[in-house]
Amino acid sequence: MTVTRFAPSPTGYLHIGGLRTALFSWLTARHNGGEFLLRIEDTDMARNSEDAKDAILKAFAWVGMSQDGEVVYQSKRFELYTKYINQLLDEGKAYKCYMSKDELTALREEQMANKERTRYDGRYRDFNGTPPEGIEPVIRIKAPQEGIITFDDGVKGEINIASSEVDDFVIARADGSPTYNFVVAIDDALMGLSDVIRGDDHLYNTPKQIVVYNTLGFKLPNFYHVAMINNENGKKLSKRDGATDVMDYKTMGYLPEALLNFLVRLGWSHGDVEIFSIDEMIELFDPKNINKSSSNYNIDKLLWLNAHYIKNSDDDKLVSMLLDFGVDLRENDKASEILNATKERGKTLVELAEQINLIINAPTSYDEKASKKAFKGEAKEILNTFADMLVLASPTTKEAFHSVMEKIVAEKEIGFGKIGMPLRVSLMGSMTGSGMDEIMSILGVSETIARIEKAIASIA
RNA sequence: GGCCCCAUCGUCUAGCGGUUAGGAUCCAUGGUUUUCAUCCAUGUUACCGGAGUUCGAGUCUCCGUGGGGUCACCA
Repeated sequence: MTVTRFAPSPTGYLHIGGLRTALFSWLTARHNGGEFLLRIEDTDMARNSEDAKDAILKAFAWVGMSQDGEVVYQSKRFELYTKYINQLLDEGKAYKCYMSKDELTALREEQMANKERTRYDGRYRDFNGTPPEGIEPVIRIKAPQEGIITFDDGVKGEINIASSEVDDFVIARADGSPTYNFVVAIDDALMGLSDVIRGDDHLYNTPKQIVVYNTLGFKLPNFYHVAMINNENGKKLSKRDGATDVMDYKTMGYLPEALLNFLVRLGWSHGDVEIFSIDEMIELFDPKNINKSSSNYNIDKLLWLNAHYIKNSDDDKLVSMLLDFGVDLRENDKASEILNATKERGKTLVELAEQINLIINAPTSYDEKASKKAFKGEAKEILNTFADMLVLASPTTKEAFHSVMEKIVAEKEIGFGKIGMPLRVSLMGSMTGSGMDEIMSILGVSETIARIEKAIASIA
């Protein structure tokens, strides 16, 4: 069975890049009818944070990526890790190293000065003597000293790393707590992972983890190392490049399906297809098609996708999402008309909310440039006449409002703009926006006239 | 610095030895729209460089160059 996982360390919010690898893992599991597991890597007690863990879970909930089974916390599995540490110690596959931190630093500095790779020199590997006083030992695993560690990466192809590059790394700290590469290998093996999909910043951890797999006799999963997402200049993505916290996208008015669609296309594609529903992603995704090269983050396409998903969202869904942006259309019997008039004008929910507010709230001021242009000449008189005509005709539909506009144009022998411009500014406060007839039919005759009168009053 | 990975329009990408190098986004122009947006149409723009293999190379090999990653008692 296909089993994948996402294994964040709770040291901060969920990063956009992390979400993408999680998405790839999730899609792989769902595509194969397998399981997607979530594991919190909280072995470093000093850096863990409960808030960070909650933030990550919250982000997952927002995008709708569901995990199978309980969330696994490594901090609750120390007994298990200790068991394996003792086992390796007993079997002579791991050993205590009494090197002090100062000695280690000195060794590193010397290697650095000689322009060598910095690595532990194995001085306690076969130590039988009396341990030095006052040093709490760390436990190191015996890594192979010669040969090549090789594995077939599902994204990058065959990777070969000389064993000499992998030293006897620490598997348990002086305080007895296990370290990352050790517990990851154990958990991935015990949790039955078939496919490990992660960022390629972990590529160099893989040979270390393979050492653990091999010494413990575990079966290797398939590895997929996904290249990073960089900023537009190809540099590491940082907060300066825009939002990196997944939840920021929620507050900026992005729909989760747009974000996911955007992310799935970063490093993966399926022919010329750009728009993927969640179901289509699940159906078509294959980690073997993940690109080798890193991709650059650029918000343009996300914006385009978001606009697309807003345009194609159900009204009910938009109404409920809009609540977070200060617009409550739940009791509005014109909700559907309002949404129809505005859907295509907002690339984000923030913009959509602005557009809607322009309709449901009377303008408190008039755009200076627009009013100067629109409220000149006989505008005042035309607006007055138009208001009178509205009272007489008392239109209710968009079409009826439109014919009143046509009527005034015909009777007064004026261009459409003569009524259109002042009317638009009267109703919306600016020169742009939805169709006039559409807006008036939403507002109704009395509100329309109220806004017109208010505008007339403002004309000197 | 050692080791590892990567390299097609500005950006996301298709390509898998023979294509006018395709699509999307962005940008520009035109059309639709009383306006804006949407939508439609058109256009500009790319194989990092150099050798080699081959009848033929974006595609294979090597060498450069550039970028990224990694070298913890962090994860």
